[in-house]
Amino acid sequence: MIKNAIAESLKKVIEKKYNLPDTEPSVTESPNKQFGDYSTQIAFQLAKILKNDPKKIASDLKDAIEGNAFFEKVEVVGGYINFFLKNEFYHKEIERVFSAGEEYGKLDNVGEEKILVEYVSSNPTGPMVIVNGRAAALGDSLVKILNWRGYQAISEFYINDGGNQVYLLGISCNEVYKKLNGFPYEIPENGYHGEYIDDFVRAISKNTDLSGMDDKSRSDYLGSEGVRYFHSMQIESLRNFGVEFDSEVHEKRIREENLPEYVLNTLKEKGLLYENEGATFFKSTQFGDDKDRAIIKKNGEYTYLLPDAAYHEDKVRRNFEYLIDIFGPDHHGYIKRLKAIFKALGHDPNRLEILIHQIVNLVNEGEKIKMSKRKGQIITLDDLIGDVGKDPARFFFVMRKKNAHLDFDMKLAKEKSENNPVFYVQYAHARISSILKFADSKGINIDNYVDFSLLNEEKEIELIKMVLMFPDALDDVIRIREPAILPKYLIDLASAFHSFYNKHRVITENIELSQARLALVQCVKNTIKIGLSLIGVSSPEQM
RNA sequence: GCGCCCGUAGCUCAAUUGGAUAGAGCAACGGAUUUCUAAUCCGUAGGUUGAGGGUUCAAUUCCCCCCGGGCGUACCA
Repeated sequence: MIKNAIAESLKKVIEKKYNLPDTEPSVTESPNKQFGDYSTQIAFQLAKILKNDPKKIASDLKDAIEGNAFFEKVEVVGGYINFFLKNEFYHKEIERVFSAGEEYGKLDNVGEEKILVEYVSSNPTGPMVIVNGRAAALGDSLVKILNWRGYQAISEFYINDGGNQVYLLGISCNEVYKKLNGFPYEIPENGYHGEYIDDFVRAISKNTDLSGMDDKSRSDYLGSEGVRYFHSMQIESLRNFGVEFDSEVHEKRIREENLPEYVLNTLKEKGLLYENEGATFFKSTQFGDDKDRAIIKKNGEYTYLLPDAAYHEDKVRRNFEYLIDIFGPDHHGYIKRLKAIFKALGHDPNRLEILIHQIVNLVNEGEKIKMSKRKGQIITLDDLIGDVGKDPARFFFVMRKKNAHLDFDMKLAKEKSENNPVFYVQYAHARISSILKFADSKGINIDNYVDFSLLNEEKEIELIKMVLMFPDALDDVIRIREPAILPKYLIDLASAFHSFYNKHRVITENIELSQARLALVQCVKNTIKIGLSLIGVSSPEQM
C-alpha cells in the first residue's frame, strides 16, 4: 500500500508535467538501504517516450514530488529515483494496522466480477493422492486470498460421475467381488486395480447382499455406489486437510440438462464438426490447437472433452465472469483444446485461465520415494497428513512456485526445529503470545493510548516495514497467481521479528516504550495469524 | 519427432515477471543466553545464473540454437 501511494503521486506528477495520463509507474522496494526505502525506474521508460535523458527526467520528477510530507528525502541516482521515508510515516501506518487488528489487509468489494476457481476435481474412483494435495492447497489458498482482498471468488469441485470411468469402476469392482468370493475373475487392463477397490467391495458387501445380482446389475450398482463412496472419501480427506469447497458440480447433472447436446448443436451450426471413421471431430485447429479432437467416439460415447466443455458452458451460465481452472501436470496438453472449444462456443478465451502446477516427489533422507499406481504402491493424502501433520503439509505444498517440481522432504516436514519453516513461523507467533502473557502479568496493557512515535530503532523500523508489506504480498499472489509468495513473506516477517526480539526487550521499566513495542509485536502476531490462515495453517499460542 | 515446464552457491530454493552490487535457509566455520520461549539471533565463507549467440540504456528474466532433466503427445480422464 506504500508502493501504491508513491506510485499514485508519481502518476499525478507525470500526468501534469508531461501530459501522459496512462503511465503506470512501478514502485519497488529498494534492493539496498543506500538506495532508500522505495525506488522507481520510471524515468527510463519515460526517456524512450520523451526522447530525453533519463537522469534529467528523474531529477525533474524529483523536484515535483519532493514536497510530500512523508519523504525524508528523495534522491536521483543514475536514472533511478529513490525515496527515503520519514519514521513518522511508518508510525502512522503501523497505527492503522494496529487498529485493524485481525482484519488487517482485508478489503471489501474491489470488484463486482464473480470468479470461479475449480481445482482438484479428481475422478471419484479412488482415494486422494499426494499431487491432489498440492492442487488443493494451491486452490484453497488462492481463493482465500482473493476473498480477503475483496474479490468475489468461489471454489468448486467437479465430479466426473457420468462417463465411462463409472462403468469401468463398476466392472472392476464386480471382478474384485468375484475374486473375494473365490470365483474366476479378470480385471480389465484399463480398469482400476488398487487395493482400495478391494476395501470398498468388502465394505459394501457387509451391508448389501450382492450375491443375488447378475453381473450387469452388480456392476451398475457397484459403479454408482463406488462413485459415491470414493467421492465422500475424497471430500473427507480434503476436509482433514482444511480444504472445503463452496460448490460441487456433478457431470451427471450436466448430462441430464443436455448441455453436451447444446455444445454439439452449437458447434454443428457453426460448421465446426466433421465425421471421421465413425467418430465425430471438433475442428479445434481453427482455434489454435495442434490437431482436431474427437468429441464423440466410434461407439457413440462422448470423450472427456465434450461434457467438460458443457461444464464450462454451465459455469458461464451461472454468471461467473472469470474462470480459473487449476490442473495437474498431466493435463497440460489439454489446455489448448479446452480453450479452443470455449472460444468456439462464443466465449472470450481471456475469461478462462488455466493454471498448471507441477509434480510432487516425496523425499525421505535424501531418497525419492517411488510410487506406482499399478503395483498398488500409492501413498495417499491421508497417509501424508497422518505422517507429517496438516500444517507442514499445507505449508510445503504452497511454499514452492507452482511451476517448479516440488521435492517434499518428509523428514524435514516432521522436524520440530529451526530448519522447518513452518515451525519457524509458528514459533514467532507463539513467542509473541508468550510476551503478551508476560506483559499482562506485569499489568501492562495496550487497550488505550499507544505512542508509536517511540519506535525509532533500526530493528523496529525494519519490523514495521515488513508488517506493512503484507497487503503487497497478497496482491502479488493475486497478480501473478502465485500463492508461494505468501509463505515466503511469512518466513521473512518471522525472521524480522526474531531479529528484533534478540536485539530489544519488549517489556522494560519504560512503560510507554513497552506499550509501543507490545503493540508492534501484536501487529506482527495478527499478521502471522492471518497469513497462516490464508494458507490453511494454524497459529498455536504456545509450542 | 512435436508441445509444455524446469536448469541459479555442495544441497533446497529466492530474485518484486526487464532494473541498481544475483539473495535466503541447510550443511561448514566462529560467536551470542543471570533476560518476555536458544524451536532464536549475529558473523565468516561459498557464483562464468547449463553452453553459445541475439534484442535492450539495462537480461537469471525476452528471442534463437544447442546440452541435460521432467511431463505430455488417445476415439483415457
